[in-house]
Amino acid sequence: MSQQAVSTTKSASNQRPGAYEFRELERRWREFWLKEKTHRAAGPGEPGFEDRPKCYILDMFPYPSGDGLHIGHPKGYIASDIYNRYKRMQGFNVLHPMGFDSFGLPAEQYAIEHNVHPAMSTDECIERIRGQLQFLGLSYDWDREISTSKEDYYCWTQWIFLQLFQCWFDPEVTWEDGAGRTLQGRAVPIEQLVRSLASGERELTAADRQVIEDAGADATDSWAGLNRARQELVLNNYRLAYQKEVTVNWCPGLGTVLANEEVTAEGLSERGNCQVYRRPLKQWMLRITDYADRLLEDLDAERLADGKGGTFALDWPEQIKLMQRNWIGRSHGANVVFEVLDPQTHQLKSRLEVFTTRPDTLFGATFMVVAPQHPLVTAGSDSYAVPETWTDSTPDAWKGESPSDGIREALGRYQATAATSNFRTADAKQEDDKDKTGVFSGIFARNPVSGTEIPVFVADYVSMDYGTGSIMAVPAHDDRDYAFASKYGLPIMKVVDPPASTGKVECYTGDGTSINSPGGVGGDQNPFAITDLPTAEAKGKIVAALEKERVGKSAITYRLHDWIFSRQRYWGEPFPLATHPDGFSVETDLPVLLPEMADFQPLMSDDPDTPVSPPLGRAERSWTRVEIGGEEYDRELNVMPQWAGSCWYFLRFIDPQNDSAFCDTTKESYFMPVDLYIGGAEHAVLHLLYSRFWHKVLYDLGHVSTPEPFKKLFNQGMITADAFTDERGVYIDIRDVEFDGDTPVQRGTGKELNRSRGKMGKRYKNGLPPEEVGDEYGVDTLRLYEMYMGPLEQSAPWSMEGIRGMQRFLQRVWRNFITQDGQAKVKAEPIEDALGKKLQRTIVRVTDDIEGLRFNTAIAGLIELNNELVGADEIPEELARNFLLLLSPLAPHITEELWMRCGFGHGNLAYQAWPKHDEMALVEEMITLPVQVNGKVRGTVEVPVEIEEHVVRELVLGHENVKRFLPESGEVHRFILVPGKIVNIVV
RNA sequence: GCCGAAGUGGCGGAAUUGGUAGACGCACCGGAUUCAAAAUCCGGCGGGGGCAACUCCGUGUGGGUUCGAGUCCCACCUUCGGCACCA
Repeated sequence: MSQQAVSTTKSASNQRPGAYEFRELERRWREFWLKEKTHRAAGPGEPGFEDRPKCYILDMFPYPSGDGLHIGHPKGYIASDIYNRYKRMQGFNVLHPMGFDSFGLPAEQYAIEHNVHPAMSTDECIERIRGQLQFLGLSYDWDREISTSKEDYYCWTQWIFLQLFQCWFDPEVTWEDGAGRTLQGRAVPIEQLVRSLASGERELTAADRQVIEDAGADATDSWAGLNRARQELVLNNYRLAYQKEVTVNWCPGLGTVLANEEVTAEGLSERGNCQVYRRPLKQWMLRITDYADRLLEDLDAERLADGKGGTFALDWPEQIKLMQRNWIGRSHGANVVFEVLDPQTHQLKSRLEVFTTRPDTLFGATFMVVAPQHPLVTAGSDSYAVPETWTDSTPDAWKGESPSDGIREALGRYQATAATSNFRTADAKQEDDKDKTGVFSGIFARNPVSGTEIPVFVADYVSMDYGTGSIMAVPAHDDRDYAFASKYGLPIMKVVDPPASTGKVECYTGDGTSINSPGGVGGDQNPFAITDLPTAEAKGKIVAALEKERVGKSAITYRLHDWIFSRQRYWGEPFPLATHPDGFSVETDLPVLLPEMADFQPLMSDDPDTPVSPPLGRAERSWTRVEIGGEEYDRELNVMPQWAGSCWYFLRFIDPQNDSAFCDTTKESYFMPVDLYIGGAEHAVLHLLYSRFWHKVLYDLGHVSTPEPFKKLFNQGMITADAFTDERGVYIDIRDVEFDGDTPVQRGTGKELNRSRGKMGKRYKNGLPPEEVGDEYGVDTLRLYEMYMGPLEQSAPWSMEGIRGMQRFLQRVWRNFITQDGQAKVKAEPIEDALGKKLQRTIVRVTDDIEGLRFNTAIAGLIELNNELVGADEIPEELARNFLLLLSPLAPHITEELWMRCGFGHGNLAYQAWPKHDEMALVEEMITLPVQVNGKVRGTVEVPVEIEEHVVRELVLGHENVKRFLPESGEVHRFILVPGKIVNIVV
């Protein structure tokens, strides 16, 4: 009689056997799946392994921050769960694991804020989140659960780090990979390098000697003549994991340095929004730039080895590929050497190298600019070339803010200002071009192709981080140079003629034809002559000439920098390294356990000049000192960044218990690559780039079988939510918000509230825990609703109204299958023809939709079919079976229950249970064609698919829908039949 | 500024390679059932005109290609995402 109990009463009774008691039923199946380990996967060599086609479906694993999950989080997990269940039903051996990214900033910040030890808080958070995931009926193989902060996991993270430490990227190696591709450059053991240096087969390069000289020692000619410390200095310059003094992103608020990828454009930490400062520090680095080309090229490579003799290509959203391409930022151009002249004598004093992508505009270079940190203008550096006084002819505008200053003072002042504003604020960015500042350095350089003497400026629009930290300025063809030249009255010389179609522009930055450069019809003997050549040709010719004259060479520059890999925090993987009293680092035995420390807090402050002091420095001496080969070493006190563990976790899932290797090679080559990887787009240039890099190193060293880890990547959209604030700006819990028409008001007080749109989150008080929604509406309902809200990749706002529609759908499914007395309505009888066709169409539609992760339209198809069944006294068994199978990945609990109640057994959990539409008579013999008369659609006609044209003509012209639009005589001028598309009649 | 994606009812969104736009859901309206409500079931639901059969207009704006355009091409407007002095 009453359905009220179902939706509002918490303890559902057993009085009415026919009611859809979702709470009891969902709990029962949830427990059944866990107890029976229904979703266990077996790899090669494991009990129950069958050599069926595999499918590896992976979610980006969560970090355990203690607020638990809200209903926005599981969107991607539900999607992968549906895909997992679907693939299993199709007979695939599916690996679908879950774990926790428990080391790193997020977990540690949570612990600090709640004043607990991270080891404690992460365990508690993991418990809670695991419970939430299980509540949602997600079909993970929990036997494979991992956690990156557990010793048996991070000892292998350390092991992989040592692989990076003990190898280098040899750019000279040409090799063939598993797919028969010829690759240039490869990671090889550092030991090989040591051997060839020791045997004399390879000699120390100028760069090698430079390293030793930079350290203040004399370089000898041979490797054997160097002591251990100096040999290690040379090797450090090769290793993929190396130490270097670099300008880092120092974040005193978090007490640590951060990678470029972890700092926003505003100069705030991606995690916690703390101010970040630039500061030189000696850090561990990973040489990701060596892999820049391969990371770029493999995004679009057509043949990547799959480790099983086949190949694959990345199936990633174009958006993410693009972000990675931009982040790597490869640009082709040339390095050109300018002579720096003594301002008095005009004789050669030193050289200044610039990078340019437009060598064809060299003749238009009318001045140069170096970054404020450039050695040429850094007092005390070897190449310091700033004269003591301004020349008489120097305009005041070139002398900086106060023209009365001496030249060195003016420069120093400018450099000091530049140093404090490394990061531009959002406001400053608006102004961009207008706001160019700079100071003349007093230095002149000679343009190598024209011989002209040009002034060298210091300006902060040139950054030391990119290229050579200095540029040749071509104001006629570069917007920034143009703005600078306009401000300081520098000459502007056009050297590229735009194509005729281009309107008049003062500063043309595109391609065209070279002009005002030597050469052309008149011609002269300048070796750099390029006049009249189109841009591409001009570039080629002038670069060749530069190389011939030894004043430049073709060059490629990357935006990508090496990965700053150390953090001054506690909650991370300790480096398995120790430092010898002579300063070099060696590897230590594994594992290096994180020492238990009550006082784990990093030194956090607002002062950018705080001393850097990693918490591990406060560990007991027994930990910080280690004896190796009879000598005492200091342990490395930094820890790895939060990304280290997630760089390879997908490999550990394949073989999580292995204590003799990070992953068994047979199992690895069976399950890799990951077939479907679902997660948010926020990791585009962080985790997704870092893990590709590690994977390539492991591939080069022969530890994994595929050059790329993730075949198909899918970014699910967020679930957004409205947040409400009262007049004080305090967030009001959405459960206390009511609507007066469209106006949000506070429950109880009736006060009007402000509405804002955005992310769901604890601090906005607009997130609901999945348990709360699941308990009120049912987990199946919640799952269906989240998938129905729109395309998976799109963000969509949560609303409590829509979810009732999904609950109604499931209740209607239930009533279609079960009578009020609790009897199954299923009968062994043939399906009525029209319904049979509808079923077949639905099978095709739902299969295609799930395969393409279009769950919203799949659900729409099922609702449509289910609506056909409403009111029927009984349902044909074949229809019932297929309908439940189609619904079961999406709403697993209710379908399991109905499957049992209909007497079908545990069928929908079995392999090869998915309806096979390819074996059915899918091709409809009849096709519906729209018919146009005189350009207007007048109806549709059903005609057989394969039939002679004249028969169609007769059928169409004789059809009721068409006949009445034809003239009395029935005469037609033209009859056009587009097979399978449309009939067009002109009368 | 540069690069990319997208603009469809009151709302979320459907619409194979160009082929009857608005599937499905929400909200809303009418009816049945009920003492009443909830729930359920039946029906309606882009706009204008018509008693009706029907008809005209409709997928951000303006052009174009085509028998036929939400879909393809050109220009513009708007929104969102990414990058941002990258030489």
